[in-house]
Amino acid sequence: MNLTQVAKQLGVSTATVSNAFNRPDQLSSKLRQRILAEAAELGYHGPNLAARLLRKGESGVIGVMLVDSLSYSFSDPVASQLLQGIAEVLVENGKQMLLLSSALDSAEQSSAESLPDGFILYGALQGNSFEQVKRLGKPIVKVDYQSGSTHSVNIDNEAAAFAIAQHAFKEQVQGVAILGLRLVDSDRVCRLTPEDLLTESLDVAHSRLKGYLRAAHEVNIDIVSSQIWHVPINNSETAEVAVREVLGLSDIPKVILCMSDVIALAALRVAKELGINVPEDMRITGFDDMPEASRSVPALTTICQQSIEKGRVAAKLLLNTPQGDNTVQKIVLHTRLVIRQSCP
Amino acid sequence: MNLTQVAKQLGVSTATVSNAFNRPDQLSSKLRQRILAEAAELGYHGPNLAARLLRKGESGVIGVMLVDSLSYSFSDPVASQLLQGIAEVLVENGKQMLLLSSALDSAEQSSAESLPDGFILYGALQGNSFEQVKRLGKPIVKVDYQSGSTHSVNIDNEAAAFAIAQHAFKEQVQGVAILGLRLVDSDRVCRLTPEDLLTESLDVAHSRLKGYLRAAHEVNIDIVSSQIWHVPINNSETAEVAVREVLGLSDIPKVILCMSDVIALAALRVAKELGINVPEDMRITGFDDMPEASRSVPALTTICQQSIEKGRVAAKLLLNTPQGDNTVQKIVLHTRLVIRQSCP
DNA sequence: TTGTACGCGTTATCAT
DNA sequence: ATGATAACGCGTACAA
Repeated sequence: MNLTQVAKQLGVSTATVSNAFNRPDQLSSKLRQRILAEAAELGYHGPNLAARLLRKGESGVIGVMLVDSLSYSFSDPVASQLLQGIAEVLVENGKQMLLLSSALDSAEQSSAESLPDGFILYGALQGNSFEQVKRLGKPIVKVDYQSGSTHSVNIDNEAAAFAIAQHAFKEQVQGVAILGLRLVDSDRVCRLTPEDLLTESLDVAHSRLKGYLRAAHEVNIDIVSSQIWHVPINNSETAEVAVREVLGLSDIPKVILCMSDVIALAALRVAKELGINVPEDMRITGFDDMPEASRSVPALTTICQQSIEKGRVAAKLLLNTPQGDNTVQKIVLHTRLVIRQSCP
Repeated sequence: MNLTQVAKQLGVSTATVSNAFNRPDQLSSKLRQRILAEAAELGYHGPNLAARLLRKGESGVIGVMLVDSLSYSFSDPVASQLLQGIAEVLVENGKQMLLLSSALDSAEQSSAESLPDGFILYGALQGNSFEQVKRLGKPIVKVDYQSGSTHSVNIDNEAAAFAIAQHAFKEQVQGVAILGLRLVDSDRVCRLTPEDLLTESLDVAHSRLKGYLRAAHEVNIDIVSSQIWHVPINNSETAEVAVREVLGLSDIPKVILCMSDVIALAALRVAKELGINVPEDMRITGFDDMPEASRSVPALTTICQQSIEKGRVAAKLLLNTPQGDNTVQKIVLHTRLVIRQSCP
């Protein structure tokens, strides 16, 4: 069933049927009602998207491209919250959501890239994915990654990390461990090497590390690379491996700064298991403020980064950007230090 | 940049360029290499999806239609896991994922429905959403809802609920409460009325309720409607409201059967807060076996329903179904009673 | 191995 | 208020 068929059946022109669906003001409402009703009767539920897109160059679909595999993103609470915020705004505006994985074969994905009216890019896209998308000339909003000439929505990771570390360092500190998320390019839990500290990078993990280190420096705490762990994946299992390594040291740290709540919650669990009292014997901080953080015992001191709101803001920004707009907006969302029992 | 332009620039025909992308065997690999390289050079990243779809009637996109709002689905752990499994298989097969919300305006969504090559439907779709999708004649797989003539992937909710209730009733029981998920059509926490128990329904919640009641009946426990609560949304906040209502009774139950882990975990937290010992004073069971269930203290006795696997199976089933296939497969996945400390 | 020409379903423009 | 028609970009049968 297509528009032409419907027109033929009803004895009107295709233009009229099209208008019945898209431009109600172009025909009498009586005819419109009749067309809509009879079309439904015939099993025609509206214009074909492909044809409409071909003609109009607009699909009503927004592409959300995730650096990590889609599958992983659904399991990561921060990514899930971001998607939640994005979905909320898109649905409100009658847009559909196409999920793209930058991990996909570039041949496979390139064709799908032509579909969306605009893109939200999450994380630091590797390789040429970004260039490919950019070349389409459609509006783009980047989330959690600074970049040249596109809109972006970020938080100030360095400042937030500084704030929480400064808070953690208020009391006397005898040993510090940092559990970093994706600091180096390895899929295993490992400590950093001195060289790893030299790399300048704009990504989330390095910005947070910089904030931690600056806070340490301010109170004359020396943190060397062997006190910093790399956690490759933000899930409980991987985090636990890292935490056990840290808490298995002969000299366990008094403060653990974690770059995500998932890691911090793992630390809380393992500490409890080993009979280490938090916060008396060890203070633990997280990052993100995911829902679980306030429900753990002890509740987690962390940085609230409003991931849902970040998604909403990104989606709104995208929808408010017309095709040929050249202005660039760089939005930096507020973060908030949330002090709870794990590091009072 | 389009195929025609590229052809003109390279001095070859459009057919040749098209073949370079779609049918490598139709031209010399040398020419193909040149075309691919130069096309990329010109900023052409492959055939336009809309045009290709219009021509071929195939988009490489799979539509996933969720009963609840998209936004809610991302926050629900079970839905997230399902999506995770679906995404995994789709990406493996080079398919893109279009998220559709059945809550969307039917006018808005109808156009998007023409895009996907097939659909995965999650939950009991209300109204005519299902009919609309079905009429497109594209392959459909339903998840978590029994239905007539389409493929489906389910678990045996009645049997699983029976199994866990039977286990919970092994020890002497003096009081039982059931915390049900979406048993009636209300967006408030409330108890059921006697009439509510009369409605026969195939949906997930009622199947589970039936299983619970059958197990109770077998050991001569009487459960009346006032012992059954309706929880409208599967999140911690709502669950907590219901749990507080239950635990605020003068005569608190000895067994709480929860239709989701989210609810059960809330029960665990509130019980701890009120100084009720689990499992000594009260036994609590969940449903789903989400990751958090094994990490809570005490760990949760629950039904493992392998949501991720369910997603994988659904996606594979869909991808293996050719367009005009008339056979119907009804897959029922195994569930497993996982006995942990909350109800040993 | 390569080129030509038509049609996929829709919408915008113009004419009636 | 409604109808006729030319694109939109591509894939493929068929001709060369």
